Amino acid sequence: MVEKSSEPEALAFAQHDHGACAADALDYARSVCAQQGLRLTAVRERVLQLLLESHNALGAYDLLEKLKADGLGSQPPVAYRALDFLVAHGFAHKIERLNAFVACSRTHSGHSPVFMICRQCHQVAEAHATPTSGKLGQAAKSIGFKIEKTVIEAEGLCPACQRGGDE
Amino acid sequence: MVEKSSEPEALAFAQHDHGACAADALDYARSVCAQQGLRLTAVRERVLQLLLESHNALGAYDLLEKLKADGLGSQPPVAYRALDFLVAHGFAHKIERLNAFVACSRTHSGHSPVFMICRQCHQVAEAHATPTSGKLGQAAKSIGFKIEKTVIEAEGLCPACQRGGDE
DNA sequence: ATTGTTATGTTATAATATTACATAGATAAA
DNA sequence: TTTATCTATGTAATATTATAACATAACAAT
Repeated sequence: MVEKSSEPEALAFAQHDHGACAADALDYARSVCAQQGLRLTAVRERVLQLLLESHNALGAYDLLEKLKADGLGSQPPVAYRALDFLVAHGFAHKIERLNAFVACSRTHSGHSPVFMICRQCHQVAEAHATPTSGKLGQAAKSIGFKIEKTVIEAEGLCPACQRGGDE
Repeated sequence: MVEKSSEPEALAFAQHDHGACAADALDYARSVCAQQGLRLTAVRERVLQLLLESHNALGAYDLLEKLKADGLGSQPPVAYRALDFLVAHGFAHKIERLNAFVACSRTHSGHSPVFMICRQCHQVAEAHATPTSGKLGQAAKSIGFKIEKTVIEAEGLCPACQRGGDE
């Protein structure tokens, strides 16, 4: 039951037209916001765009510098509020391990994201899982714990950095 | 293939003699350190003891206050260095979601820990999984990502807090 | 226009974590 | 037992991440 067996679940480490992919994702976010009556304001849109343009996770203060350069707000709450909005509505995720943020790849929806963080090049790839199945779900079920949200992050080496040497 | 089907994988939410369990774990850590030539110094032992006495995750500054009360160091590096040691040698884990630390339950060894964090009572239970199996392992394999370390944390409600109401 | 609501701007501060360097204690060698 | 070496601790300063509080502005709906 493999669907297009050559297609990996996570695209971030693969070659692709990143500008187009970011533009698509931004259009998608605009249309979702329009449909749901959410306000994708200038700051929010710019933060999402910055995240989409980067395969690396960005910290709130990284974003803040760029916002400042654009003449938008320059104080921490500006960045954190935009990030809160984006995360709350599924347009971005926080990588807890890095205290940093990535745009949602939305290659799947409705599932729990899982992240693969390359410790060498710091790129982050997103894939998806169903946490209620699997070992975590089993453990939770066996003790009667009700899962509401999961943080699943793997650290290691992406394919390119494995080839490039391990240092 | 259930082994003692009534025995959950994670003990923390269950009733048990917590003092004895903490004392056992401390003895165990002492013997491991003796065997491996690791120095379980006063600060390190005290931090481990404090973590073992608490089912909740403790922040570095929580620990620091208690160390101070004991006449041990009172500056942040004292706590962070002890925590680094304990985490490096598997006696404790960091809960990334909380920026806080728990003692290792060592009910299993050699596996990746997974944590269940109750958002209501803030207790943390540890279970174990084999991350290379399951969805994360599959996703990693499909894109050629080499996992070195995993962070798997679930947030939700423990059994007691489910019964006690959801507020 | 006015009101209510949501978002932003700004100041200040809290919470988490690290760097750097001096001192002390343990280990091992002479 | 002194010396040298290595490891751990003490301490000051600072960096990084995040939030609280409150004033102003923009938007939405009468």
